[in-house]
Amino acid sequence: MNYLRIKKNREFLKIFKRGIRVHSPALSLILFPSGTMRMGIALSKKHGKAVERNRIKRLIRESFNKNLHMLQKNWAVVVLPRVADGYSFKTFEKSFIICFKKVNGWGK
RNA sequence: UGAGUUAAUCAUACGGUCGCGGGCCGCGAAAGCGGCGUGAGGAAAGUCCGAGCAUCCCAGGGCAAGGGUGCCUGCUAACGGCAGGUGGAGGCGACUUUAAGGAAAGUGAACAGAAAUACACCGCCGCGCAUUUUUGCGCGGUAAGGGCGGAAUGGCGAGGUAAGAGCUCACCGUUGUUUCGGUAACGAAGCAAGCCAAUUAAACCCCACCCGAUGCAAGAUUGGGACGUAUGCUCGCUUAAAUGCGGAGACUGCCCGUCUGCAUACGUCCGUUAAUAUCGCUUGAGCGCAUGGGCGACUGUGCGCGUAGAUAGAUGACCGUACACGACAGAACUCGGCUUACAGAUUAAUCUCAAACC
RNA sequence: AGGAGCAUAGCUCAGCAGGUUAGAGCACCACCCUGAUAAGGUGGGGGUCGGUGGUUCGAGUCCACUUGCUCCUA
Repeated sequence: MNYLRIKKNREFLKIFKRGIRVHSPALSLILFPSGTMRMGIALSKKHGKAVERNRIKRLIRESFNKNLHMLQKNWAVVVLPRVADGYSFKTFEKSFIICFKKVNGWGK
């Protein structure tokens, strides 16, 4: 299963404006219908210094890639992690599973 | 044994499964697939300096302004960095630390205080007058004492004096000078002056030396280019005409000097579409070892090594083992420094101090 | 990533070539005025000048480091 990255600021703004939001304990998703599977991550300085932000991106990419097969449709997804004291792979994975179940639910 | 000082190194390690960015090789028309190997730091950080590199009508000379540096000698591509030394400060010591030019070029310096380079408030002393005495008033001397203050006529002792005072003398300090040592900063010794010239320059300032601006979001390639015409910038005179002169503009300001079109639209000819692109983009004042020179920073020679290049931005997830249970922290054009953050671990000193023992 | 700035009372801002006590407006409190409120008048409280260190007799001001925030450059 492959996906493309969302890179242009224009695309991010479009998804922020018109996308559908799904929430879970560790992160929120904004989804928008798309022809190909695409994903982008939005982080701010509030999440920590450069080392911490890089680590969050790695954890999200890893857990997203691992659980991507659950989605039945192609979406453009923007991932918004919540600001917390610590971040771990397990909490992100759990939150992705919760979100993907919700998405598949209202797909039917 | 305890407490220190200085210098240096490392920055969890190993194995398995899955995954990511470059590179090379193979297969493939391509998309892609497979294999091999490689992939963050001592500070990658702050952006405080110095360079390379790039662009800017290439920046040339003089004066001015602005900014920076400031003991000496070296090192370096260069530096505001480093090394070695000098003076000051701190420590019993090993050692550490230091923006350290000039106050006899000039200006300024609140409040307090009589006075801030100086003018006597209290006090001390002398003289005159008054007064029985005590004492009071006036004139003068005096910087030893009190008081004010961050700072009060160099400090301390002796002589001296009416009382005092470098007024005189010894010692110390200061300044000047001579000799010696040192490349020099400076040091040592001698002689002289008798203190004139307080402090403050991270206050203005003066002196010496240095500095073009902007930064890879620089910039290059292509997104069209060449020629002609018109209009605008663009002001005056002149001319068919940016033709010529002046003005104007650019080179931070002025003088000299140099340079002068640019933009837009239309027409003709040549060329052909990708901008989320390609290059810049990583081999460089490189790193390690040996050896020669130098107290050292550093450097000559020889041998060896091949060392990230991303672009919403690559190092992660899970499992196992070990222990001291893992700090600060992520390359973004590249180097040399400085500064700041940081759990700890290890090593080296004919290093220092204290205690005990021999 | 590169570059430029700002920080002073609850809020918005002054503050000189370093000097005695850091000001102004709004807001707050008390009183006056009114039958009562607003407006107006009088008086008052509130500041380790973002932090640490240095220079100086003395630092909001000068210097160094540091923290937070803002803006510009595709």
